[in-house]
Amino acid sequence: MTRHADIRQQIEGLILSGTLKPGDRLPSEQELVAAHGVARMTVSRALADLVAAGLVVRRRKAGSFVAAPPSEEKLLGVPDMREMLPGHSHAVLKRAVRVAGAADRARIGALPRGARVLALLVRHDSQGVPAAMEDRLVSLAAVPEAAGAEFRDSPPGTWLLDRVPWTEAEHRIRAAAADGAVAAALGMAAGAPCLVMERRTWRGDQPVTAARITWPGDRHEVTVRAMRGPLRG
Amino acid sequence: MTRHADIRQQIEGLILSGTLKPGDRLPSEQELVAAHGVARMTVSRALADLVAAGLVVRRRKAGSFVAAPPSEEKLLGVPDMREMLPGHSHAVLKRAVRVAGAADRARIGALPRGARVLALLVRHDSQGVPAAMEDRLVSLAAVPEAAGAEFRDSPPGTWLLDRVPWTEAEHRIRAAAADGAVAAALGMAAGAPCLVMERRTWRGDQPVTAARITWPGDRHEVTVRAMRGPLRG
DNA sequence: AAGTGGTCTAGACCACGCG
DNA sequence: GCGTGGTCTAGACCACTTC
Repeated sequence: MTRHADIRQQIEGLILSGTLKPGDRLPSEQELVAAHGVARMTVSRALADLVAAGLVVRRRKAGSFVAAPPSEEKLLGVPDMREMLPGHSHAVLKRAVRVAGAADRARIGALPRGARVLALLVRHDSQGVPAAMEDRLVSLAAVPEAAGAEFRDSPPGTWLLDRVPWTEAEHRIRAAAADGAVAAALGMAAGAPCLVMERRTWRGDQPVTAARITWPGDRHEVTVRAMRGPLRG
Repeated sequence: MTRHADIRQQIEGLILSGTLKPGDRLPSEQELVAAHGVARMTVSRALADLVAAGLVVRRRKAGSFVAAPPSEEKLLGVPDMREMLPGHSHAVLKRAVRVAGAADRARIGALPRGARVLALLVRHDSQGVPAAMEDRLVSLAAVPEAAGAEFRDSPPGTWLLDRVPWTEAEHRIRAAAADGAVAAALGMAAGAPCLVMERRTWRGDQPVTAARITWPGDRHEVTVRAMRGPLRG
């Protein structure tokens, strides 16, 4: 393990474990130099790597800070609900806290024995017209404060993105025929094509949330962008 | 413009313009130091950035080389046809070279006046059973050698990935009802849900290819993964 | 004004791996 | 063996931004 990698890993651990939260200030380069007994370039390299990984932002004179979690949607090129749907509003139809069962574990991933999850069913509307259904699980082990959230102002996805630093996300996308309940809720014919997105998010090895979002397929599409080339755009 | 950024941009230009091809050797650090009149750390930083961007690989004693284009599918988490479909084979149904018309430009993007494109229609089979249809345009300005390719051994997507360094890719994914021709070719009922992926790829500002791939929605799904955290995994 | 990050220098030692 | 990259040092000057 090189020295810069070691320094970097220590800071990374503090961020991913939640000890350092978004916005918290890191020690200055000088303090890190003194603490680790290395040259300033070495500390600089460790911090530069953390910046490249998106975990830290640095401002002259102000210092280095834990970065706000980036928008998952932005990174993947999948627009936010509120950008995607003009005149967006949402309604929480069901809300329950329960001990995770086998079906929940299958969706969200491995959880500790007896772990509790928050289960949500949310309808997203565009200008008052139902536009998408969201069926979500949130691990209360990863996000305890979600138990008390009511998701009145922000839908659950946005609420989570503002609070939880995630490290890995997976989207599975498929086409399916609308089943009766969804078709009725979204005002489409049963059997019409739908786009179903299943999104799972982790922080380190720990599952955070799993969401299934169903869109009328002919009304919406999903865009995914990837780039090579200059670091950070 | 900082010195390391300047050095990096020069090398990047040689790679993206195709002057340096995958596998070509770059000057050694010492040669770059002499050529640019900077300290070795500065050259090192420029090369490290190129490595982080995936454009260069470095090996001790051997030198620095232009990286092979990464698998687009791997980066986006979309499996290759040949991994996705057990017993994969393919058939080129139509193959035409033409001057790009308005419809072609709308799909692939802005092309020079009079630019020619290769248009392909390919059926992908799994164990002899039709599994997906691919409708693709390739810009012959970006990939002149495609005009002579027959795509017997490799399907066009794989063939292109092995040859063209791309810098940006966009996938648009939607659900649609199968139209009559596609339904017939894939052996599904007309109106059944399909996953339609439109993929566009650029090298710098230059469009390279546009592909529309139609899958039976109930038989296949697409996975997209994203990661934060330690640079390079 | 002062502290911070951003960059650069001119050296150095080491580990790896090709010839 | 020896050229290469990988890392590190101990300084330095500068630009920016907040105080």
